[in-house]
Amino acid sequence: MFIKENMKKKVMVGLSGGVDSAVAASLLKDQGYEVVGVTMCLGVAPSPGGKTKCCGPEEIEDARRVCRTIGIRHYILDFARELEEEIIGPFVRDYRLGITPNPCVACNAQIKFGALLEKALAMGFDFLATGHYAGIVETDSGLALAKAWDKRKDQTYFLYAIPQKALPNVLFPLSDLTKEEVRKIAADKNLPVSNKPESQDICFIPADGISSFMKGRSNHEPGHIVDINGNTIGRHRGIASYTIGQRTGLGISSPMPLYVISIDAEKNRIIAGERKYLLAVGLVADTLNMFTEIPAEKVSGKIRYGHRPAACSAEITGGYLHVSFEKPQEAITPGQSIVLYDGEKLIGGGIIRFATRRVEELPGPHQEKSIISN
RNA sequence: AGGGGGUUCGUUCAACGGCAGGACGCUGGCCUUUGAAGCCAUGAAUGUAGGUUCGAUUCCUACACCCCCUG
Repeated sequence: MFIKENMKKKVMVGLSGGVDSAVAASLLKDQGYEVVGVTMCLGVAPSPGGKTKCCGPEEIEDARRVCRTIGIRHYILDFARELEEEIIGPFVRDYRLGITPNPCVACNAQIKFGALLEKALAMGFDFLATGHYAGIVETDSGLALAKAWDKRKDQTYFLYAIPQKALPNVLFPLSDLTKEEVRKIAADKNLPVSNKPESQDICFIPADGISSFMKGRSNHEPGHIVDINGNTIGRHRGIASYTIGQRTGLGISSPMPLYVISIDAEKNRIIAGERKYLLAVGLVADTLNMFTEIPAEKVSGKIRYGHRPAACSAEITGGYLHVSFEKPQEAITPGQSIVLYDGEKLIGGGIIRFATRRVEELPGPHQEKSIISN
């Protein structure tokens, strides 16, 4: 009664235990696909203090109940080793270098749409689907990601690094739905997770925070917080507790709020200053993943999840992506990703290595080097 | 040791003798598949002992502590 073609197509749906993936699975079932739910076991032990936010036992149980309600089979696949080696290892390493990684970007590229997709294909599935809010469109250079219909929920920022060759085998059933519609579908279908709260933090970081997570894995030495002239104005609890642009947690009172301007891993210190010092006009990124050519005219660039894309121009030279913004942007942070969009279409992106500033924007008399290179 | 200035939330700065207020920090909430940012909100102080006054953070006295100048 539905699309006959789909009857034969097998889809593996990644189920996190949340509403979105549950609805995705349900929709695919309705569309006539042969659907199997899969939850990744990432080997993340619940911390003594709090529970793990996803990938934990409760989440697996929720996913199982969803599958029972929809009437599909549910598997659990173990990716603990991959997570540890490909995501957590680099994550810890980045923090030691004083940069702020985005493990979700890496996880999507290497685990979900890397190892998991590979496994799905090997098991005879035609597609891997997830509950991401993202679209896939046809372009002159092949399939590319595109923003979801619900701009508020669009998650393409986290997905830009997935390989283009994966796209023919990927489905995003929620691409044209709003969050409200998804909630409603979940409620109409009596999915057991329809009222589950939003928001998940980094899945392998336990509830008691990143500082305690890093404690066992990295040198977590306290050090000085200095102003842009190098004067000590406070102490920090270890570089891994800070990111550029951060205001909370410095514990320093001053006439104006202070922000983390730069992180100097070599000297184990944090440079803090007023908000205006967060501005930079451009950036250089590497580890690129491009779907299409960069148009000559203006595009928009997103510096950070939650950042409003800003008008910029971009070009790739020598393997590096150079981006310059029309207006200076705040808190361009090494380790975070720059993602370029041409309207709705995702052009590609990369990992920010450093921000570039005009000479007259340099804050202190002798901090140029550390601030530029951060 | 002598002279001068000062002491108010955690920090910093206000308050004609009339309910002690702001900023920053801290804490909580909203937002959010990266600890950002932003927005909203709560809490929190007159150094000690006397005096004048209807009423003292404010005026007076003593003490304690801090800062500056001078041997």
